Amino acid sequence: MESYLQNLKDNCLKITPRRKAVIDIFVSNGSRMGPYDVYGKLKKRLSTIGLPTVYRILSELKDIGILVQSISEDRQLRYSLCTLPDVHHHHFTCRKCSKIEEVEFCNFKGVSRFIEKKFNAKVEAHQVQIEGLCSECK
Amino acid sequence: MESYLQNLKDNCLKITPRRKAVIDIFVSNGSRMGPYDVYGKLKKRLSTIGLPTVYRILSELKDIGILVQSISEDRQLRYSLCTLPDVHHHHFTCRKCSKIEEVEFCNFKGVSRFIEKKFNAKVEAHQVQIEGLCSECK
DNA sequence: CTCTAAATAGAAATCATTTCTATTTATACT
DNA sequence: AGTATAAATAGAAATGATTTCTATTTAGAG
Ligand SMILES: [Mn+2]
Ligand SMILES: [Mn+2]
Ligand SMILES: [Zn+2]
Ligand SMILES: [Zn+2]
Repeated sequence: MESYLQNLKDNCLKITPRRKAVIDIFVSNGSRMGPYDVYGKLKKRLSTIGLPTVYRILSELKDIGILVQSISEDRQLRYSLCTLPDVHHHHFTCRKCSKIEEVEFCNFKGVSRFIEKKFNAKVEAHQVQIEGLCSECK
Repeated sequence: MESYLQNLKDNCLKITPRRKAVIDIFVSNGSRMGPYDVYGKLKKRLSTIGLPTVYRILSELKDIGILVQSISEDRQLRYSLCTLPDVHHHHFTCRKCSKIEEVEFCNFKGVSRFIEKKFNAKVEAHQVQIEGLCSECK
């Protein structure tokens, strides 16, 4: 938790009750949540909290690498804690409980080479979404 | 083109000028387009065309495997022609011209095994978005 | 040609997300 | 500790992509 607050400071973002609460919700929950989910949990802790504030905080936490943003099946915003912001990796999401696991294994280079050779193209980025059932849910 | 129309018939969808025009736009263009892009092109060919009609046709063509749906950087709907609806494969999108290449190479099994072993989970699906520059644009 | 279910246009609704603005607050500096 | 100030926030409002609704038109079967 301390390192998250330091990250905020390093990025000139003030340490506010709302920001601390959002981080804490992700830390103690460990799953993938949308702005409205987070909003619901925040309302239980704080006297007042606006939905635009939640959207803004989530976006800021994404910008400084604390959260990763993804898009749900129904094309809405989702966020989850990312503990490896500087390492290339992907995320496995449980379809039942939305728990996230960080996947530090990536063998995309093979695909990349295939594409660059076959189409004479330049591969610049890849994004992988992996879904299934976690050990608890399967 | 004939096979696309047969596909419509096979799925009890009538062959209408609007549907033919949408298919033709994708066939003659070969890139990734959103509903509004398609709408713009349709307006040049047809006297009247409604945007909801475009959304509906694109969704239907996706359902019967003629198009694949994806989500753009700014979280909007995009569609592109898919000539391999029955084969597992991915798509490479050119960041400059939106051209799509079908990538029939997938080595995801390695990642899948890694996850299932490390997290004792069950991997059920994976989705890969590959971006870069095509041979023309690089 | 006639009939009927499917398709369409256009208007309206939906709803996640963003913008705006007045007020409050964290924090750097006395 | 007290003050100043830019940053953060609440709440209301706007936005805009997408969907729904409904009266009208049309494709295709018989
Ligand atoms: Mn991560
Ligand atoms: Mn394809
Ligand atoms: Zn990777
Ligand atoms: Zn694959």
